[in-house]
Amino acid sequence: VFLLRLLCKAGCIDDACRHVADMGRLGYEPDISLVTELVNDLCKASKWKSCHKLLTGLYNVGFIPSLATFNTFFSCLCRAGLMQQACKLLDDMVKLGFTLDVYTYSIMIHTLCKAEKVDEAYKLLKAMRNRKCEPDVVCYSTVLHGYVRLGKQELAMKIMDEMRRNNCSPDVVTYNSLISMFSKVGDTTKAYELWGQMRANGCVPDHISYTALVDGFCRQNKPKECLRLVLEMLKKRLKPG
RNA sequence: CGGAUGGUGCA
Repeated sequence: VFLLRLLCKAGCIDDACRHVADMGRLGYEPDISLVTELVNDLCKASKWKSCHKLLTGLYNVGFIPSLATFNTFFSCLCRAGLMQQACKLLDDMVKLGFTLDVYTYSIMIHTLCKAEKVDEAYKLLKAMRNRKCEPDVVCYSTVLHGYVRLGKQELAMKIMDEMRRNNCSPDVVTYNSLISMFSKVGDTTKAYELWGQMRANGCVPDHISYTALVDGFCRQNKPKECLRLVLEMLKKRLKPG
């Protein structure tokens, strides 16, 4: 397994792939995480067919990869815009008896948002609860950011309220989306207000938070604020963009 | 015992 991991890291994906397939044929159970990483690497190289071959090959010798493996493949297909393949995979997953988890849903939500079908994404979010899969902070933040990209500030803030009502605390990514939204439209007051809320809720601003806020002050021509923030950033050893 | 999959900024 260690050797195979090295092969992957060294960029010899195809070799690693062959060896895993061989192991399967010889009756050894391949390491699940390794297979998942392999799937990820194959997809990044756009080798969809190799990926599919690997999985079906393993399946044919009786090894069924984990849900994480399928989620990885699913995510890659969605990102590549290969929706017909992605749907088919989803279908297979269900047929294999997997119960879609919060990761699977977040991938679907993200895909819908990217296609600007944010309302549909929101519907899916609500549907999750009926399917006994509680949306987490990532699902909410994804939809929220979908609205941000469409310039729908009120709806984005609504999602924020909704997640709070459902006992899901916004995290640094959630706040970053909102801060950048207000910064872009020049509302540094609201951006800064959220900045305060973020810290009050125990979230530590990261380099993205700072960049988003600085960007807002820059657009407003407020160099002193910018400077202050950048210095603060350096003190915390965060890299400015 | 670790190890795998989802969301955010500027350019």
